[in-house]
Amino acid sequence: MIEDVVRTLGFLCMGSRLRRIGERLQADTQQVIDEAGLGIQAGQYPFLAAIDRAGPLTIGELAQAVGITQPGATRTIGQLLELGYVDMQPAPDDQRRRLVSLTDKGQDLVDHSKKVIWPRIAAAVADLCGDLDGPILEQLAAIEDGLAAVPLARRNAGKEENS
Amino acid sequence: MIEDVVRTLGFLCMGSRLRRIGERLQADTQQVIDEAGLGIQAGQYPFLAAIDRAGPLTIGELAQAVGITQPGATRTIGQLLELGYVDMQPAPDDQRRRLVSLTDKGQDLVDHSKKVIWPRIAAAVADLCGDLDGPILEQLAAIEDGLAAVPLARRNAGKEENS
DNA sequence: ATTTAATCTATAACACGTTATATAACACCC
DNA sequence: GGGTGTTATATAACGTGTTATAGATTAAAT
Repeated sequence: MIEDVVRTLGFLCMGSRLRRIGERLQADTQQVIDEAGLGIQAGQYPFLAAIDRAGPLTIGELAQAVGITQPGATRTIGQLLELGYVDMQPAPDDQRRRLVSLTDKGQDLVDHSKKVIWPRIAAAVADLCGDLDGPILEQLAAIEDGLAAVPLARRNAGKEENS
Repeated sequence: MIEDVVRTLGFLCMGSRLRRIGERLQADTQQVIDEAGLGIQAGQYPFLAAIDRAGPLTIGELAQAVGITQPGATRTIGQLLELGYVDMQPAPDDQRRRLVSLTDKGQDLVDHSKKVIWPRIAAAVADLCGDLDGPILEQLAAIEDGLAAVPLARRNAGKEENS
């Protein structure tokens, strides 16, 4: 039996570990989506949800809403365009900005997902995480906020102020 | 101000969120490594640490130890070979297996990292996460174990046993 | 002993994130 | 009003994970 070093090393490999768990979770989520016969990738959902919640958004706003960089948003929106779930047109007042909106097909997908798929996924993840001592979502929020406030490289934990 | 949908959607986007935080953490960790003048990627460390802890390991064992797939391990070991931190030779009893061991240079890097870099990173991450209510590392372990025991797709949270 | 199946590593093709940079449109200033 | 800087999106190149599959070696079976 080989030791799981990432787990053993604890805080040292926290980044690798979070990513690894996230990838696993997302792969499992994808399986739920596939079993439901939806033709969409798990990573595309947040984009649709963002537009559903806030109305048409630009590429830049979508990137911000989903928390990735602009080129990543451009690519994913390109896929959703191909799939016919969203539509894109230049903003009337500023030709640089492209407003991305849901098509009827996209809205249908969102509506259906909200009823059938999303609750199921959220319930399954809650079932997985919900009973843990600390409310994990708040802890993640605290970590994100903490990183934004003071990046890791500036945290010396009061140990060595490197002379 | 654009809403962070991944955060807003909570458990539904837990996978995306963990991955996102992990990527951020690892990028910050990389910065610490770079500032120390080490010529290595954060993601390569677990491989060196695994060999340091357990002695020479095969590609498959390394993949298992680090928690990624075998092709990923093959690639990373290829990089570490190029960098001269590890050595690889066929196992004497089984020509299919390749035993990966630390070179002197690799051992030096590990020894130095153990003294200087790893404690600093671990302390910084602990500073970031340590004060949270629940011990986050144990919660992550519980999530990993939970996923391994019952995959997400089989967790219906007792709601609908799909007739 | 030769064929067949299983195991281990390597390679190819892809997914999806990143950084760096090019291009187009707007905003400002002289 | 034409140059200059800024902003928004697109594209290129790369990093690192994945799945699928090929190749080589070992183990098993007839």
